[in-house]
Amino acid sequence: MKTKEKLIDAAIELLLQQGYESTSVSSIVQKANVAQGTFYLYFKSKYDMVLAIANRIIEDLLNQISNIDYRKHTFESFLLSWIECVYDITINNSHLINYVYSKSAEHQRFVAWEALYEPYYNTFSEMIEFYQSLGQCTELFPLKTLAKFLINVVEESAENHVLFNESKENTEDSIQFVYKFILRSLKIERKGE
Amino acid sequence: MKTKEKLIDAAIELLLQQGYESTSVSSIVQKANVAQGTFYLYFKSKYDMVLAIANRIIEDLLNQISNIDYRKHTFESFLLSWIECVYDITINNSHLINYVYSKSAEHQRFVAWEALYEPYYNTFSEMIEFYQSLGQCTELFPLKTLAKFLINVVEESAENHVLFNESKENTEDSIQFVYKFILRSLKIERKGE
Amino acid sequence: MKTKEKLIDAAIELLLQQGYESTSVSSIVQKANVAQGTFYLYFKSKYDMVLAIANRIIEDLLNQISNIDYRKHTFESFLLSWIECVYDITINNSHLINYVYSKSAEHQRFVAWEALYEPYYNTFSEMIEFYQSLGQCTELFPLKTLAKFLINVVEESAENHVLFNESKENTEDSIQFVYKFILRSLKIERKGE
Amino acid sequence: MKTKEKLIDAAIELLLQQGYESTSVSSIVQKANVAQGTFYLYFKSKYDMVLAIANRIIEDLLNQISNIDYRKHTFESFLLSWIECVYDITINNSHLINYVYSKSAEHQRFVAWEALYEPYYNTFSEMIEFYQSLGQCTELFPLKTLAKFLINVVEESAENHVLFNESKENTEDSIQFVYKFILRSLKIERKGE
DNA sequence: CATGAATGAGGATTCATTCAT
DNA sequence: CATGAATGAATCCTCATTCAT
Repeated sequence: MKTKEKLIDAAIELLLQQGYESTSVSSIVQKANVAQGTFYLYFKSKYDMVLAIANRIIEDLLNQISNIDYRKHTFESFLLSWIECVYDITINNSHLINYVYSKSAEHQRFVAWEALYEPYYNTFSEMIEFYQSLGQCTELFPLKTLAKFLINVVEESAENHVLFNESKENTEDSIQFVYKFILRSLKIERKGE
Repeated sequence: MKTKEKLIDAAIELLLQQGYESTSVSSIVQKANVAQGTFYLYFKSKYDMVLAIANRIIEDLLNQISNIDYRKHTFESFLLSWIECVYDITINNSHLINYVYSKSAEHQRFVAWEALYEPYYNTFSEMIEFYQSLGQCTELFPLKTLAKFLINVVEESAENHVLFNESKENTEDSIQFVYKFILRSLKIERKGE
Repeated sequence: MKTKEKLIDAAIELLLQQGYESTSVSSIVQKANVAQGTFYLYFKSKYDMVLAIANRIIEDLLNQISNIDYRKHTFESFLLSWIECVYDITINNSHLINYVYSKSAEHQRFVAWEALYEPYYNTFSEMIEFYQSLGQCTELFPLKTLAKFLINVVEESAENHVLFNESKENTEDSIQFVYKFILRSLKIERKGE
Repeated sequence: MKTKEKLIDAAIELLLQQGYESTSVSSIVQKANVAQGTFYLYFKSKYDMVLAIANRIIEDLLNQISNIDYRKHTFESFLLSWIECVYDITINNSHLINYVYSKSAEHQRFVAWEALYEPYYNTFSEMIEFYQSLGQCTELFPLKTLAKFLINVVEESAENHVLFNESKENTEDSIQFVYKFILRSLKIERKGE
């Protein structure tokens, strides 16, 4: 479906630049070079489209995360890979996630949003659990809470890095910072360390 | 200035309920019981008002933070007090901060926003530094980055707690979680611990 | 022509439920399970279709009216049969007539509408004339005017009965009312009555 | 309120020409020479405006009807005066009533509509009752039903006269027709008539 | 005959802002 | 200081109609 792709691409670009409210349907169709009405051939509403995009992004995200073959990693290297992955996705497209997310101020929407994230939370929970069973990650925190928290922290960091960073600081530093911070909190202290 | 206060109070209430875009100037003046035009006697624009409000909130926030007499605390008890303070503020009014913040999607506005937060970052940095000099907090992380990160993490947690919490989990648990997580990362490990 | 029938059936159903303006071509084709463009294979325009439908309904109507073998009736029993017939048709489908009719607000369209009704007027005129010649119906009124008036009055009554009746009043009462009212006006008074 | 009047006048004129759906708010404000937004200063919505207009018309109508000093009339002369009055109003402005009316296809709206008419029904019922008590009008029909029916019949006749009449027939004829028709039905037959 | 994607003008409505009083 | 009527551009969305396949 060529047209739908054109619309989504245009929408993402504009959403990234201006956020949800400031991005008009009319600007989207203009950028996509299709007629106004065409938009509604593919999306029930403006918000519906954002949800569709969010969906796609989260799917991507989940795919990439799932690709990390965590069985081959130590917890430390897994953590770093994951953070890098989140930064990568965020930088490339999905600080859109944050726009959409923050826009969904009404409760209803939050619910829809959480539903979208649920599989991610679950997959990530399993991964952490795996390392806990290996004795590489502390079991001090409730699993699901921890998963949500970590996902949120890393996304926020990546987000802030993208938004505020005026190339004063490079991405690698930011990643290292979060990585170290989280790792210190989660690793099992061994005697004599 | 009685009128200005009435406007700000009305605006905060509405902003809290509905977010930025959904809060019209007309609804603000209606709630404040003044004429439409009066709004522009006190604020250059709608956004200008949001900035004014944000200012007030951050001042409040800074006041409360400053009230923590950190010299009398250990790092651990300071950290807990601070987190509790942030949760308190967030719960009471300032998930408004988040609305405003998330609304400020355009770059220009972020700059204004960061400027507002700067004093907070600085004060908080000093506090951390104090505990570093006492040997109670790791010096592993760049000070300012750490300060920003912590502020962000705790605000986000408080925010999410407010937004998603459907009374399944109580506030104290959420605070304890963040507290422990951060503490594990920042404390200096002593031999034999 | 199977497709055309499907379209007309779908259209009638929707027109009945929602009136003219609220019934979109798109909803018609959807209900008829044909493609959007197909509609225009059978009708020049949306209005053209309404005219076609109106035509069909009026034909039905005329058929039913014609079925009343007025030669076998007295004027009184004919009148009652006719009114019952109009109520029946109105209740079953043709308050559609009213939708279409009321929609045709522009003058041009009224003309088309009147043309459609013309045969009905004529047939009905003949029937009245028959009873006039039998001395059962007054000749006080101009024939055609009377025919139009009666048709209009009874249709309106049936229509109102359908629209406003909240089952407070039953159909039979409404029919009896109109019947008596008209009859009193049209019957020839005999001496000593 | 000059502006509101301008809007109402423009609206009535357009409504009369084109009906409800075809009359856009934009065409109204254009004709009234005010800005688009101004419309919503005076009316909550397009439909709200129609209701406001209808209200005004029905008030007018009721006023004029009430002005007929029925105590000074015989039933016959009252009936004629009333019919003339309805024709006058219809011709001058209120076949608008019919547009609005026919537009209100949804049940909710009918209810609102009936509420508007209620005082008219009541006043008219009282008038008829008066003549019944004088023995000038038959008591054969339920009072309220009769009132509604008569109002409807005369309005419809006036309406049709305005809409279809292409000056072939003059108004007086139409009035006389309805008058005679109704009178024959309602008058008390006296012996030897 | 049939499709259905594409069109684009037009719809109602909202809202930040201005300005004469 | 304060008013509030007026503005008009901008918003999302609908829909009858066309046309290449």
